[in-house]
Amino acid sequence: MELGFLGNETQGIDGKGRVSIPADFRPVIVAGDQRDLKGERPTFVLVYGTASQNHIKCYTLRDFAAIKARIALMPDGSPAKRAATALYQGHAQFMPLGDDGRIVLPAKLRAKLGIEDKIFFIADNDHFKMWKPETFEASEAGAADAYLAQMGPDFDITSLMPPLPTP
Amino acid sequence: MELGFLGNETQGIDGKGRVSIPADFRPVIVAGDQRDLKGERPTFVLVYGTASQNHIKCYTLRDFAAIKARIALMPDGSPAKRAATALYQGHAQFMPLGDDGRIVLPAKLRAKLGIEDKIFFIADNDHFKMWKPETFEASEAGAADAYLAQMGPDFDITSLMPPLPTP
DNA sequence: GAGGGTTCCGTGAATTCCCATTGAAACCCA
DNA sequence: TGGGTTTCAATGGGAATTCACGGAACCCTC
Repeated sequence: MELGFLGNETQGIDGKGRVSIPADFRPVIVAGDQRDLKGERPTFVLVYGTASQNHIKCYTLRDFAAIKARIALMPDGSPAKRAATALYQGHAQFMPLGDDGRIVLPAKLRAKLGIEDKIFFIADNDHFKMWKPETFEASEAGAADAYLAQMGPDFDITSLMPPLPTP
Repeated sequence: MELGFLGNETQGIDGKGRVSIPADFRPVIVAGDQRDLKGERPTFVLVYGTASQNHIKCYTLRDFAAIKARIALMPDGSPAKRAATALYQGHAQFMPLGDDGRIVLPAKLRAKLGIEDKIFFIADNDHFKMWKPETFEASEAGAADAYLAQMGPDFDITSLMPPLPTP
């Protein structure tokens, strides 16, 4: 059973753009790189997207391959396929994970997110995201909280989760 | 036949944040981790949620996987799915159970619940919850009791339970 | 040889691991 | 039923490891 990404963490960034990947995420990244790593470092994929994207999505190699395969199934020439390709292939890059658990976040990407010395990691579905902490607070943290607040204190979100089909 | 979580318990927390998981809950946690544990410790999941959540929900790996599968069935992009994902993936973490039946509750989570040296465990449906004892007393303990008191001493709640469909 | 990027090594703090102690509950046997 | 024994749960302390982070050395390019 694969455990996947779970949780969130804020990490520091030094002057060279070095960031420690949250320790809990590292084994998932390593397990998701199924090449024989002969001296090579385990690698994952940063999807930073086009200008309007205000965060970076990070996929293991395995899950990124699945995304590519799904894009391939989209109707050729459709605007959606073009956009998906632009996002996930044209505006993405490989990222090796250093022995000490750090990556170097290129200056271009730091500038894109407006990051100075802190970066926020949060698990999401089959990947995790990197945010400028303030951006996350403003756009995401508030949204979930507002939704829950609106539903009242006794609301249980599991009541909205469909039951699993009985096998 | 699985026995599941049952009962409640108050435990102490020491200076390092270590807490003994109620002995009755441990076998359920172990049984719910269906990986081959080669030296790994049995693990479960803490769902601590966003700021407004005042307790922590604890799922076995198996039941957590079921939750994830149910979230996956929710309509993509809906506010409910976003909230569910934020709660159950973005604000959760894996927790290994030590050989001596203890976990380390991170300082962040102790602070979130306002816990100092005691923590209250109580079984609930497919999981169990951890509360600051005073918070539980104030917000939960009274509610069930008030309902039952209001229904009178001769009320039998099983009368409100639908019969099982005949298979 | 200047600059940027990369690799290597060092350090303090926090976390994890391991062993020990206490106390209560369960068990056993007369 | 009583008393003694064994087991298990809860908790504590210190050693060893990991983590986050910083700086120096190295290398490649221009």
